[in-house]
Amino acid sequence: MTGSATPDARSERDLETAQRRERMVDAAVELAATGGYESVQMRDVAARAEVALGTLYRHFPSKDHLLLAALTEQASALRDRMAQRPPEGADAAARMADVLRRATRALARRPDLTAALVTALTSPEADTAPHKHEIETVLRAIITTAIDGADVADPDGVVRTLGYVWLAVLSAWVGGTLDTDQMADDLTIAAHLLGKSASIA
Amino acid sequence: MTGSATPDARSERDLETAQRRERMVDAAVELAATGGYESVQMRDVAARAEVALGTLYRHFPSKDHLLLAALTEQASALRDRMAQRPPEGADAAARMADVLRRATRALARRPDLTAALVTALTSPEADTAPHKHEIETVLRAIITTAIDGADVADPDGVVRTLGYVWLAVLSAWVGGTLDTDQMADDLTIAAHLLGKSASIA
DNA sequence: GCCGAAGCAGGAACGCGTTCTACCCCGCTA
DNA sequence: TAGCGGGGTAGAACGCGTTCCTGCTTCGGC
Repeated sequence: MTGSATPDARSERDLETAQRRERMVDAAVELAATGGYESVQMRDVAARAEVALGTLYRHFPSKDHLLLAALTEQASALRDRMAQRPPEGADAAARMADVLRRATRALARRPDLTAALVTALTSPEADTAPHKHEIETVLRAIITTAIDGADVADPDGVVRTLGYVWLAVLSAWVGGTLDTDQMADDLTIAAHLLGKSASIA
Repeated sequence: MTGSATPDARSERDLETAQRRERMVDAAVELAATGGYESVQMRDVAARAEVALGTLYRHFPSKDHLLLAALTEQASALRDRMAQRPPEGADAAARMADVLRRATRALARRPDLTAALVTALTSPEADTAPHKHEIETVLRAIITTAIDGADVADPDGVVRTLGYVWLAVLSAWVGGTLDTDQMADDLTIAAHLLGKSASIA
């Protein structure tokens, strides 16, 4: 009775590594929430997740990969939360502004966490490109909910453009060149300009 | 004959430090042009400029400050070069697209240098905010030349928004999520959407 | 039962941005 | 004339991301 040969010994091991991985991401989020990007130190993440530093690097080849994994989770959660309540507004422009305002308010509620994750998103490491694409897709999906159904010309162009603005504004906010109100204002302006354009063409 | 007490001994010293400073920025640009951000190593910059590491840090409190100083020069030069020839195009949208296409083509001609400078621009260090503002002002001035004279509603909003898109697209290009053609395409789309919007309102 | 592979722990080592120490040279002022 | 402060040189030292090494345990195949 070599108990180790149970039918799902493999899945049990997989479960443990999945739990380890989750602990690492959670530890990164907790550290990021108190102090931002520079508070996420790989030795601390490993210690808090109770794994060795080498294990952390086995799962995430860099600090930015780790934070992007966290951001992927956060962005998906944000998208799902946003989907709970449909955007309000008479036209596409107003609805886009509403969606961005709500999403940004949610992000601004945990400034250090958001700053850390956005920092990772705008870091130039080329080998994180696929992860960034995935995240941008999620963010664009959030915007898309605002024009779904409305008859706009080139909805994809509008969504892409507004997505860029969102990223740049978040980046400026993280960098300290924009405060929360200016961020909201600039997003509203952009949403209205693009919405106006699209609904007319 | 204590010749050192010449009338302009002070200005002579100032000249030397100005020359030193210029050597440091030039060294940074040269290193950035071959290998990008990570090739700009502070010890190498100091060695190439023939100053001590401490001197480099006396003038520029961080690597990003140094690169932003370089970017300020480059951006001003780009603006002046762009001003030589007025943008072509029938309406504001076409002229904005033209200006961005030309500017981006110029930047793409020295990809490693541009990547290094844009990396510094999007780095989150809060104490570089004033320099970033200055640079954004220059970039916005480049866009402004395209709508100067045209009657657009909210020209400032259009310029700010398009400036954000430009930054985000450059950042994505540096990060490897966009190639040069996609960058040009997305800028053209954004310029037309925003130009259309503005000329109608 | 034995072996090689894979995953992990623990921790040293390396690279580069940044800081600190010690010293020098010069023009200024008491 | 002595001392002081600013800016410079040379180089060690520190912090943190990243890599590497050594040893241990478990598992699937022989």
